Amino acid sequence: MIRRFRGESLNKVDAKGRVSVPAAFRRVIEEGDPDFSDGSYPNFVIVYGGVRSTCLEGYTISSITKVDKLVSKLPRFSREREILERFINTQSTYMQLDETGRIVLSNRLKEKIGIKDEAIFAGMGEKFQIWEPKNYQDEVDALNSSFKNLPEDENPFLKLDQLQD
Amino acid sequence: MIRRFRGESLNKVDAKGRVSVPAAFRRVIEEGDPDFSDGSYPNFVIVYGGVRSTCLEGYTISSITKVDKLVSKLPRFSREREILERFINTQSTYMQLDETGRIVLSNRLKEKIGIKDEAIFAGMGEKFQIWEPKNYQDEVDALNSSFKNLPEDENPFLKLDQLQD
DNA sequence: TAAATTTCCATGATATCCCATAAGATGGCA
DNA sequence: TGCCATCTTATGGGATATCATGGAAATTTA
Repeated sequence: MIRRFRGESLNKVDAKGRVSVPAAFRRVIEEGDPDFSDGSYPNFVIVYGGVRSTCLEGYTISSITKVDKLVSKLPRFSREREILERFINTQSTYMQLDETGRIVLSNRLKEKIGIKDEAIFAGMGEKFQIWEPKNYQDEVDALNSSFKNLPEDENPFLKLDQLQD
Repeated sequence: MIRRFRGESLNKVDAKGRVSVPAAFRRVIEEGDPDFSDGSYPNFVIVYGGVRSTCLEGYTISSITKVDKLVSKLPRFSREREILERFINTQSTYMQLDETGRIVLSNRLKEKIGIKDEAIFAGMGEKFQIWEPKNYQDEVDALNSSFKNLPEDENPFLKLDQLQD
C-alpha cells in the first residue's frame, strides 16, 4: 500500500517555531524518502509560494521528485520552465524531521501564512497543508458554500467516475 | 537523493564584495563537485552572460558539465554553437567557496547585475541565481501577474501533467 | 609601496541537538 | 474484563553547534 496524507491535526507552535508533525504524516514522509532508514531522520519539502500563499504545502521527496522530473523535460532556458522553477524550487525548502518528529518553522514561513502559536495540518493525499487555524476555517467554509452552489452536473463527486483510468 | 537548489536568501555584500552563499546551497555545491572532499573548498561556476543579464547564475561542476556536453553536440563551426559557447564558456568563471562559505563578487560582476550591498540567492533546481533585491522583486511580481493573466489552458502547472513520464 | 586580495580570527543570532515529562494509546495478562 | 506496564506522541527547557557577518593581519599584485 502506498500510504497517503489523511486527516487533520491542530498542533502547538512554540517560541522557537517548533511544531510536531502528526505521527500519521511522519509515516508517509518516511516512506516517501528514498534515503530514509531507521536511525536517520526523513527529509521532505515545503513549498510556500504559488498563487495560494495562504498555506504551506508539504511534499514527500519522491512526490516532489516526480514534479522536478516533469519540469526538467521543458527546454532548459524556456520561460515556462523558469516560471515553474521559480514556484517549485525557489519558493520551497527542504525540511528534516527531528528526533521527536518536529520541524522548525522559520519566522519567514510563519509570517507567510500568519501563524502565531498554533497550526493546522491537513492531509491532502499526495501532499499536506499547514494553515493558520482561523484561515483554515475560512477556507473550509468557503469550500462548503461554493460546493453547495454548484449545479448538479458540475458536482466533482459525480464527475469522478467519468474519468478513465 | 540528488539535492537541488531550493529556497531564497537575502545576504549582505560587504565592502570587499564578500557574500555568504546560503548554507543549504553549499551542500548542493559540495555534492556537485567531483573533486570535493572534506577539508577542501568546493568549486562551482558562475555564468554572467546569457539571455538574461539581470542576474548571475551559479552551476555546480557536474551540472555545468551536463550543459557543456549538450553544447558539444552542436556542429563544431555552427553559429548556434558559437553563440552558446560565448555565453556559457566565455562569460563565466570558476568560483571557490572559502572557509566560511563565502565568495567574492568582483566589481565587474556586481556592476553586471547592479548589486550594491545586498544580494538575493534564489534556488532554481539545477542552478541558482543571484539578484539585486529590487530587480528580483520586480521579476517575481512580473511572474506572478503574468501567471494570473494566463488562460486556464496555458497554466504551466496544469500543463505539467500533460507531459509524458 | 599603495592598493587590492586573501587568510585568519571574533561574535551575535539563529538553528540544532539532547534530555525531560505528561497524557494518551496500546497490549498483555490474570 | 479490569488493571497495570509499556510505548508513542506532543510538548517544553537548556546546552551546543552552525551560520552570516565584521574586522584585522598577512599576502599578493600592480
